[in-house]
Amino acid sequence: STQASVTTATQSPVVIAPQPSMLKTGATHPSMAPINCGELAKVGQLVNKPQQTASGEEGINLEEIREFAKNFKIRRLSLGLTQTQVGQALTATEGPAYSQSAICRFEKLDITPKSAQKLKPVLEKWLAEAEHWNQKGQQNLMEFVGGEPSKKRKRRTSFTPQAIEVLNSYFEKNALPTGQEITEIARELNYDREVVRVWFCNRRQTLKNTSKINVFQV
Amino acid sequence: STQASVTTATQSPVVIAPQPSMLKTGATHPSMAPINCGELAKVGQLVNKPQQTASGEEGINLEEIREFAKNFKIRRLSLGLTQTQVGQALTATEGPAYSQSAICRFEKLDITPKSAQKLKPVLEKWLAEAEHWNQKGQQNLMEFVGGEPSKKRKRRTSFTPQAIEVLNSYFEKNALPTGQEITEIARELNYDREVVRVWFCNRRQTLKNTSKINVFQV
DNA sequence: AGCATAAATAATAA
DNA sequence: TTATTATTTATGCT
Repeated sequence: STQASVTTATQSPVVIAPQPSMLKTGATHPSMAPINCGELAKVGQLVNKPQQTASGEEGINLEEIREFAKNFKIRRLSLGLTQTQVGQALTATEGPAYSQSAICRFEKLDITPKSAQKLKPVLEKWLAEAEHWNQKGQQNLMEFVGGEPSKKRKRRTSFTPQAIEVLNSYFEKNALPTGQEITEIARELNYDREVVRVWFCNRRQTLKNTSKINVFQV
Repeated sequence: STQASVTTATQSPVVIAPQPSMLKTGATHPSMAPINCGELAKVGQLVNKPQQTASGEEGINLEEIREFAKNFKIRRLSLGLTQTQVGQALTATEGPAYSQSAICRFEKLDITPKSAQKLKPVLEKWLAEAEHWNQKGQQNLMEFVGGEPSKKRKRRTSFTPQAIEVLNSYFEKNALPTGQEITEIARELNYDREVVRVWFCNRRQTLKNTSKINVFQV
């Protein structure tokens, strides 16, 4: 799948600078990806290389895992759940804890066959149950997931021009302030700390985007 | 720019049963939203208030629109498309232009019934077509989505023998130059940076194909 | 009606 | 895993 290809491409040392245009086409070749980089090979790399399957993976149906991963994502989205929610819910209910990253990596098959094999039934069971609750109404699903039923998106903050000026002056001096510094800036401007933190994140993004354009223009 | 990126997830004819889902879209409580804010009421606000429907909206099936909006989102995600991609594709193909914001607002029903009524068939038609192309392979879908059919393939670059010699000498020293180095080489040879980057990609590919060994092991 | 950008989510690095 | 970046979605403005 494209998903798998993308992962592979990104991990492959062959790729210089992951150019979005390259990624989106799915034109990269999974076969290009070396699986012997001193790490364990991932499902996404192995699934297209049945011949090279190393010892110890005979019992694992990689194709089945890939199918499930693909399906899992769609079903998760159909339920309107985020990777974070799934991870947190699993952590709450089951033995092992799963982070958002873990779910992300499973969906992208950026995971060893052994781990995938272990995780798959857990996800399968949980998802089926979530769908079951969802049938009875979204409220039940949210309870099952453990989220606050009506967690609303935060209202978009408007910064005053004065505040933006101050923020920019700080940004010029240091685009990556420490947590301590963020706290102080937030206090000075009398804004929420989190809001200030996000402002710096987005500001970095913007700068990066614009400067990238400039680079291409050169 | 980098809009149409990695998340080209999960293709394949996986049909999603239109289940009572709770995408974020539907998760908010429309009934809680006040209608009278001095603005025109939105579909999401009206759909649960059939009694209060104002004049001029008799001919519009709000429930149907809500169903479609919900479904549209799921189908869009199943195709692995972003709102941005949809908006851009629609803009490219049809008469009126649609921004990412427009798609977002349609999915959230944050749109007047009249606008929704107008947009719905457009989206319906486009999505069906997109799914059709997807059936034939993700590549077709991406062409359809990104598709300026008029956009011509870049003309194949001819390197002079001298340039190739220089490139090869660089390649021998370092098969995987950094972005900075590529830029410098391109400037020295007076070729397009992208062309040089691709040359290195292709050169590595060639080497790999012929040598069968992984030269790029870190 | 849509740009600019804040907020949220997904992906990657550490 | 946690921390951060990259990408997508949502929304205040006008």
